[in-house]
Amino acid sequence: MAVADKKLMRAINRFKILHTIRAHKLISRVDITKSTGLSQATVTGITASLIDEGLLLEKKPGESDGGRPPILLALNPDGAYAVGVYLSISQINVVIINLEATILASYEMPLRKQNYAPETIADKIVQAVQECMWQANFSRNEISGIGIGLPGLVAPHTGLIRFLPNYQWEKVNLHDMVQKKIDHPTYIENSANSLTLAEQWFGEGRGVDNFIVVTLEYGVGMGIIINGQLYRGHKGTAGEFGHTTVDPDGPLCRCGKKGCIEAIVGNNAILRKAEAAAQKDEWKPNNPDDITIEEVILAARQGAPYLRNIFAQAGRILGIGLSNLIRIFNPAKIIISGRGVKAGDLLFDSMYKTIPQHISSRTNGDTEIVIKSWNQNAYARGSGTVVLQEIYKSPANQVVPII
Amino acid sequence: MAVADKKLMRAINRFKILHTIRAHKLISRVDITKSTGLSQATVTGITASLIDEGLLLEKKPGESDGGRPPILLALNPDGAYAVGVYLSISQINVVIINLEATILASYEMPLRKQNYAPETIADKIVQAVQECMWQANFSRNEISGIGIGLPGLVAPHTGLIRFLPNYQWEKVNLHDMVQKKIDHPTYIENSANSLTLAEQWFGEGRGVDNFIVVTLEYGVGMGIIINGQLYRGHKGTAGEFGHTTVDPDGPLCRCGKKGCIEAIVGNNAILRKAEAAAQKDEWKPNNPDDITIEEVILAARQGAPYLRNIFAQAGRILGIGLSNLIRIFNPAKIIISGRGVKAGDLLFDSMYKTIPQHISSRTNGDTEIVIKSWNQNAYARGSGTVVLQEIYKSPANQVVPII
DNA sequence: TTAGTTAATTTATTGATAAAATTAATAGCC
DNA sequence: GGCTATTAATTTTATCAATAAATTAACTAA
Repeated sequence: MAVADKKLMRAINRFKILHTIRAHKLISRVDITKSTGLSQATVTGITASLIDEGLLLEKKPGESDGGRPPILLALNPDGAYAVGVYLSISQINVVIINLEATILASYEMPLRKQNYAPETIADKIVQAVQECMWQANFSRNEISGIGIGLPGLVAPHTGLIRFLPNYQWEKVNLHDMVQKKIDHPTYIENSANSLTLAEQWFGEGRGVDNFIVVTLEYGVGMGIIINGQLYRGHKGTAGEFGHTTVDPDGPLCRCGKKGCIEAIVGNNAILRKAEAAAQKDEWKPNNPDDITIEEVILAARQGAPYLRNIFAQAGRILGIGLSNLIRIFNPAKIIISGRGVKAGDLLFDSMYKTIPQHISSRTNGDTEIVIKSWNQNAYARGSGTVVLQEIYKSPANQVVPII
Repeated sequence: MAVADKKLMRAINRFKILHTIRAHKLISRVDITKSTGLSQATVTGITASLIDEGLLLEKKPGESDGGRPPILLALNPDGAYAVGVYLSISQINVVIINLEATILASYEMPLRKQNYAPETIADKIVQAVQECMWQANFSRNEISGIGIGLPGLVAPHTGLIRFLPNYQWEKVNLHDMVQKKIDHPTYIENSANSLTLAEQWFGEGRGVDNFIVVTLEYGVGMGIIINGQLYRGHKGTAGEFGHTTVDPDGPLCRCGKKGCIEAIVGNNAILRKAEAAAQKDEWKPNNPDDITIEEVILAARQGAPYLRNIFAQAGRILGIGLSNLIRIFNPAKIIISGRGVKAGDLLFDSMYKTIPQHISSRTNGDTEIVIKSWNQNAYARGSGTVVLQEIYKSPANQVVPII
């Protein structure tokens, strides 16, 4: 439990100023005082040390209103760099990002789908990071840290992987393995959470205090921002949206129970249904033994009614799930992301139709739903923002007063 | 977010100290320094002003360990008093509580079930408060404020009632009406939220950072504590657990959609099913035109299998709903409260049986479920804690009511 | 050129904490 | 009893980050 002292005051106000500058892109010191409520002296002092740290730049003066023209301040995109890593079942994605989370370089290492040992994966991650940095001509000291994201349960604070379904790992300390090998600050986080942080800092979540990110992948994940903070839950397993039940008599999920959202909406579920449809000659895949979600989407777009129906049904269930989230969280926004958004209207038409039927427009009608276009490197970039966050450092986490 | 200045520092540390003392009941200043991390000087200073304000008492010295014996500190239960009001469809409950939320006096004003106008209710509330204070011999200045709780949507900050189903009120400013009439600091809050605050401060939620309160009434409500803070949502409508869908083909809810938890678990739903059962001669109610939930529970306990099944089914759906909450929030605790807990095993046997089937014990098995015994005045007491909360937060004389 | 205006910095003051020193009150031992 | 060691609480001092007020800087416009 942290006490409130001068350090905390400084951290909070520093954060406020950074936050304000990022929101405005270009802003003068006076306008920061107006926006934050801090005194001019404090703003001068804190911006001075931020400039000193290299995080801030003085840009050209703004327009004079009949007095001394304001000096406009902006973030220095090159004030720091971070490496982001995303570990999926089929590849390791690495990106290098700057302070604004712009991707400067990327590298992809394919993995054969097999049950790798943690040490092997740690080696491969280090190798991939070094390769990416070599190609982009970055040296170790230019990088503030390495963030690793993966679709599994990561314990808060300790960074222990409690469970990683892809490799059936339990209680694996990948963080320590990688940090030891690479000897540089390393962070680890659930990939839905890191994607959520990226949205909060640099995406649709900027300036939004309460929002939710839903990821459509083989499974269905979720990240939660509440009162401006990422919510992880008591033991770090919050956000298992994919395994909430929307229909107790629904299809069997790979988790063993019936009617999970994931069992209907997840790409895995859709692929399996598409496989079954192919066997019934409802459509013709290129290679019946290795159907991809992209291929199914294309076939559905081209008119295969059976496939279209799979997506429509998934969209309906997704809509019910989102309605439940709206009822429970009353979020300002829900951001839908992940590879599954490629399905587009196939999925979202029925989703959009379902939601109003399951919420009360009087009390829940103001949640905005945003569908993000999918990006290959989105997760790796999210992992990188976990590192950037440490630089920006939200002190809000320390202010929570109740023990 | 307010700026961080010395006032905020003081407020945070003051709050921390008060919390520590309440958690320990009796504690010395040194032990407060150990528990909070604050310096001895700071603890001496803050406790001195708390004693000055009348919130703290020096108790008898503790045991010496070979040195100066510690002076044990405790909250002064009589440091402040608050009035709590609960407005339901059939009555107004009023309590007077002390700083430890002990009920010192209570008063109940029955209401005929009819659509009262807001001004009428405001008058009745004032009347009931004054009657209760008269009976218990309390004067106006002894009371820090009046908290009003009601089962409706209350907008944060403004205190406007956005919707109150019982009376079909929309956009009613009951807070201002009462405050004007009574000319004393007044607060208004959703009753599930105020009950949740009471649990956090004085009940099962003490020291728990992430927990949920589920209320079983005619409807099914919910309060959420996340990172130690009450979560209200973007527009204050978070926590509509009762209207989340667990079965898209389930029975019709009074809200107009199918498969809401409330439509199966709510006392209203159970009563209606029991009515139908009575018509089918499955059991014999005392007065078929006015069946109470207590009567149905008794009949089920005495063996009416049809009724038992209604509860068992409700318990199963409740279990699925709670599993979903566990999946989404990973809370340390779920506290079940409200008049509906009177059903006891009838409801909870099947609930307890269902939950493990719908969560993963590996990742979600550590949520503790607590069933509170129901108390007539629990909601009114909760409303009172809303007032106490303001005292704990800021010096007693600076209680800032909702504007 | 100068008055007026707005921006940013400098200086003085305040008030919160921590660190260090001091005082207070006991137990244990001779 | 009187001394020492020990623990608790307070007082004193130092530090630091905030605000407030005054000053300096850099412009516009008359």
